Amino acid sequence: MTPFRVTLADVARRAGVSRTTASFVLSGRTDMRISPDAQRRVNAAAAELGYRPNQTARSLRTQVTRTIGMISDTIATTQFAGEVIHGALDTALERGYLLLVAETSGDPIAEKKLVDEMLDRQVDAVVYAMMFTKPGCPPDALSELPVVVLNGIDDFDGPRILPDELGGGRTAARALVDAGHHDDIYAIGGRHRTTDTPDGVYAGRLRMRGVDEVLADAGTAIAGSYECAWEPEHGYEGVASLLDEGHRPKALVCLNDRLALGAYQALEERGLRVPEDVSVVSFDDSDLASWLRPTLTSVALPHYELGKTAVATLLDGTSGRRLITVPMPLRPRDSIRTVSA
Amino acid sequence: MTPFRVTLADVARRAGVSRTTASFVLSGRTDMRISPDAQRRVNAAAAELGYRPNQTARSLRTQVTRTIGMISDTIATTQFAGEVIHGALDTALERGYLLLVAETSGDPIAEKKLVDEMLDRQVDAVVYAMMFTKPGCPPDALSELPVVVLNGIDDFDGPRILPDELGGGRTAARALVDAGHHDDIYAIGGRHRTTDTPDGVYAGRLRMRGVDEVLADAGTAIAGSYECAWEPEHGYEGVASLLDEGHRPKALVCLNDRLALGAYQALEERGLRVPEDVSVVSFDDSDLASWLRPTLTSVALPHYELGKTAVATLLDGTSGRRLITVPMPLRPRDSIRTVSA
DNA sequence: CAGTGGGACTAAATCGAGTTATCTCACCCT
DNA sequence: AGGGTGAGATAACTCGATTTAGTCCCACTG
Repeated sequence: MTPFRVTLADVARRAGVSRTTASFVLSGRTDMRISPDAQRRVNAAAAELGYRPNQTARSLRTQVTRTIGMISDTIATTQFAGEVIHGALDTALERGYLLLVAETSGDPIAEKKLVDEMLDRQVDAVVYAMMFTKPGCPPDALSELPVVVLNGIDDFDGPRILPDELGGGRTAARALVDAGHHDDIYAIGGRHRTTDTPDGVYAGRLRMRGVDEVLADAGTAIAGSYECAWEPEHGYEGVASLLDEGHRPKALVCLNDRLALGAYQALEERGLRVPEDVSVVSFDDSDLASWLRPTLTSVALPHYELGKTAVATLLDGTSGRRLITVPMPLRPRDSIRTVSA
Repeated sequence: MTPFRVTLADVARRAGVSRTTASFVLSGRTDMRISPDAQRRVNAAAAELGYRPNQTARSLRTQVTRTIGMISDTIATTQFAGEVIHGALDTALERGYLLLVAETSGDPIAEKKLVDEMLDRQVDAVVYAMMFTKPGCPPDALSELPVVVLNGIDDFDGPRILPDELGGGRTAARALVDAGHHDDIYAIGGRHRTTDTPDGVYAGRLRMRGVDEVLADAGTAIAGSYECAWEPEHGYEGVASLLDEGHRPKALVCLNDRLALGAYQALEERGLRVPEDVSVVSFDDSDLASWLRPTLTSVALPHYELGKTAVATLLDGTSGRRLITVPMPLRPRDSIRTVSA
């Protein structure tokens, strides 16, 4: 494969020293005294030959591979995974680490195979990621390794990284309040109560709590909340049925951008304009948000930052049971009207 | 890290044989004669101890890591990357390979660093992927390795994998023709001629050629093509300006789903219904296609298959300058009306 | 009875680093 | 001269596998 890769022995030979000496110089160990002259010769030889240490050999000896495993349930859906990987990779690469990326598709057998393959390759640590906040724990096989859990809401004896959904909810509501909205604010999607999730999903519960808090502080409250799953069709149905029932919303809090897409469709159909008639604020800041007309003000899921934080947490070696939340910033666009007092 | 991982020596000791014998049995080599009894003992010992070979040690000796590097320019955008990685990973894992995934962000310095890190880890092969069809070649440093290029249109001395855009164009047009459409068929987006790409992009040229061929066969032709970039706003502008100029399209070929989103917006604004007044067919089959109302018939980019094919091509060792095209299947939905003859 | 030929294993080298223990000087001191 | 010291370098071991090159024993042969 790599027919003529330069080895440490080559460098040593060219510098006229032993492999040991070359190793000491190149790994910058100061506890062994090497003459300045020898150091210069070794460094020169390494540079001339373009020497790079064979990481495989080094790993065998040191038990460190400078490789992190990234296991997720799904990497396909939305841009979530892409940005998470991006953030994780940037942070890893900065420190000379690479990422073994894999997904389980939610299949425990696939997961076992995959975890075994990673352990065989001696990954130094693992990011165990879920593509949206939900229950889930890393398998026992990983218990000997540093692991952070991304987006997992189950208890876990190590660092867990989550978007600050509560703060995000507050941010969304504050965007409306700051624009002068007070009454007739409706929520579309709500906590995501379905037959599978009677209490709502984690993100739904916290976002709604944040919204409620801020509205309460402003001396008002949600005028109504349409509870449904979070796909475009449900946003459409939700808004359509609100309007049919005679409600006249001035502002909508859509619990994600796909719901907002559906909401736009329903509003358009009834001749209501965004934001002149109805302001809309949403969550996720997916690509959709900038594609809609008018563009959609959305509270971003900090995908990139989540990935970054996950890897940084692993590499900084700070372990222990901890919850790290990452802020969800507002991306202001054109879907909120400023209401004159 | 892994305090008590079982080693080959442990297995050999328990089976009462030498490491050599254990190695022969476990790697299933028949050229060395091992008694059935010894074989049974070794296999039993390995099973009892849960032995798994240390891939790092094995790699050092054999120069094979069973790890493939996947380098792309961008993994963040759209679901492209996710599905490509998914397909690549499934195929890799089937054969006991894993994927080192990384992206360059188009930055040659990041690319160099990344390629070096991969070479240091002795990846067996590399998938060099571009997230949409465009020029680009793998760096020289990879020349000693098996490499396939995904989505690259530049010449390259090895396998190249591309979606069958020409066939895709034909498929889109045939969907309209088969539904009874004949006249007043317009293209939105066209070849994607912009100041950067005066001749249009690869996908645009081939898709349009496919469309033209099928319409010609059907004894007709495109009534007009609006040339623009391929974002939603351009789709909106394109359709809006066609209508303003007095055109009355019966069907639109949108060169991707985002353009179709814009087209929907413009049609809706003018009170034109999809598909009653205007049929729409599109390309990419992104998530958008199923979110729109009505759902959008689209010719899919075979992301998963592209990833699968890339890895399969690498692992089957079939090299040499070749072009492999992957079919783009039609995903029929509700945006095409059947026109009665 | 020495010689030969396989069957069934194993000792030792190897991959390319990192690490420990040792060795060789030159120099100083008494 | 002999002994201690320490700077500067190296031989040899280690990581956990694979692989080469033998070894040992026994049956069989001429």
